[in-house]
Amino acid sequence: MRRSPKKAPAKGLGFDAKSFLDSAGLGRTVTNFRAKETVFAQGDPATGVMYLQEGGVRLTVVNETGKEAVVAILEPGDFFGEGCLAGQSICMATATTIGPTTVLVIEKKQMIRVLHEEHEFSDRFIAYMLARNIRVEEDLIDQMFNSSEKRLARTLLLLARYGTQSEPQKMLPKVSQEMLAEMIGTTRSRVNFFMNKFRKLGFIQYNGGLHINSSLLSVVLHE
Amino acid sequence: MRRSPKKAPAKGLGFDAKSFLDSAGLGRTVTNFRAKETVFAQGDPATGVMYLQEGGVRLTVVNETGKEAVVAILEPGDFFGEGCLAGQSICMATATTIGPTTVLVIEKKQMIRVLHEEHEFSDRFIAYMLARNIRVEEDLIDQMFNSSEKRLARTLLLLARYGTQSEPQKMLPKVSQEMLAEMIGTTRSRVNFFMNKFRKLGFIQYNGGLHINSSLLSVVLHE
DNA sequence: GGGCAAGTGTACAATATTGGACAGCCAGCA
DNA sequence: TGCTGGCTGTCCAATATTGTACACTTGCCC
Repeated sequence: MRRSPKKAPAKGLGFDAKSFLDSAGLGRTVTNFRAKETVFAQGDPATGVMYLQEGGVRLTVVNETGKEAVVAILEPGDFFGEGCLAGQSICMATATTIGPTTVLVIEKKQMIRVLHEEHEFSDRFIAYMLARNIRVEEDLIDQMFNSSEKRLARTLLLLARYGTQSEPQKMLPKVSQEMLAEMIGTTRSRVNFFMNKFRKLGFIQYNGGLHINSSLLSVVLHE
Repeated sequence: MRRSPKKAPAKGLGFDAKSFLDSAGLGRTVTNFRAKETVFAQGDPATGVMYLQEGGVRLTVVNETGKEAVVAILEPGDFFGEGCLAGQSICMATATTIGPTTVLVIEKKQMIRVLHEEHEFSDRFIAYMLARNIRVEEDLIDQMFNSSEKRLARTLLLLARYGTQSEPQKMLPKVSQEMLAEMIGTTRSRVNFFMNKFRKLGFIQYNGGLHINSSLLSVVLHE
């Protein structure tokens, strides 16, 4: 697979959302963020759709008691904030950058126009929504069927596959046990308990960075 | 709001998917089902997208151990089986009719063509995907944050709102505790326990059919 | 009426999970 | 150097949840 020499490619194989939006020159902005900045916060007015060009974004939600949950981890090529298209007037989640990140902000009105006028763009958006839906449903099913041990195993496996084919064995980005707990929907104690268990069984190691033995760990999922 | 005299209206206010598909005359079929029939089963080859015209459909998933979970309850105007557009070659869930049901089956190729050619249709499909995504995310968050007691309360409240504005106080369709357990992701014992608790507290009654006092029950959600 | 199937009310022991608390490790920094 | 904040390793009691069992009701069919 071909790779751009300078930046991580969007999932869409060379798809460039900006080119579809340039013609109007209005209602779209490219914004750069450093790591751990907030793109939008839960409760903010929802103004437009974001297209993640470079970097990474984490979507989180807090409940009344202040407990936090990670809803999604987004890669280049993903959209977010698309709820406004369905009439949501405020953001249901907080979007935080993971590393240095470039986001294309598309105003709602403009988004609707481009969805109509550009087939390639609307195909891509539909494809994204379909894929995202599948992922969220999988997460829901995982949550309904599986114990926290299995959910942790699944999450680690998904993280290991993060950069998929391109860089199969790269070291995982630093993820704290606290963060894992929020992704899985459990407590840090529990995550710690299972991380140690997995380590003792040789499913994972961590000297400095986290390493995952996918084939061993995936056994956990199947009982 | 205007209502068709004979049949339940699709959510899209008079939207008629069939009219967009008639021009070709190929790759679309209307199929009628009686109650509790299987539209497709988990593992079947995924051939096309379904559009629910009349009736109701329940999507369920079973895991290796045979445990079942309800992923969605669909109303007229909903699409399902759309995973094939994202490249899923087999059905990830089983679709079962709840009552007498009419389904429009749209072949994948035709679906893609119509998405391109008919703006109103693709708008509607996108709107559906957005709405569905929001709902599944809400379910996921509910599952991550809330105890089974709250999840049961939420599910009952959603059921009570089922026919929304049209028929606000109609009796709920028969739902067994077993079914509730599958929707919530817990055991029947637990559902039974909380149903009795809610009944003792006057949040629900069931003499024959189930009645829900939404304003009382919703207190459970907020602690 | 008898039998059956489905759904309900209850109970209980075995686990799983939560929610703290506390100490130790380590990197960055004044 | 010594402090500090962010993580991790460990423990534990209080709850929540599972899984299973058994008796009882009800509607339906023969």
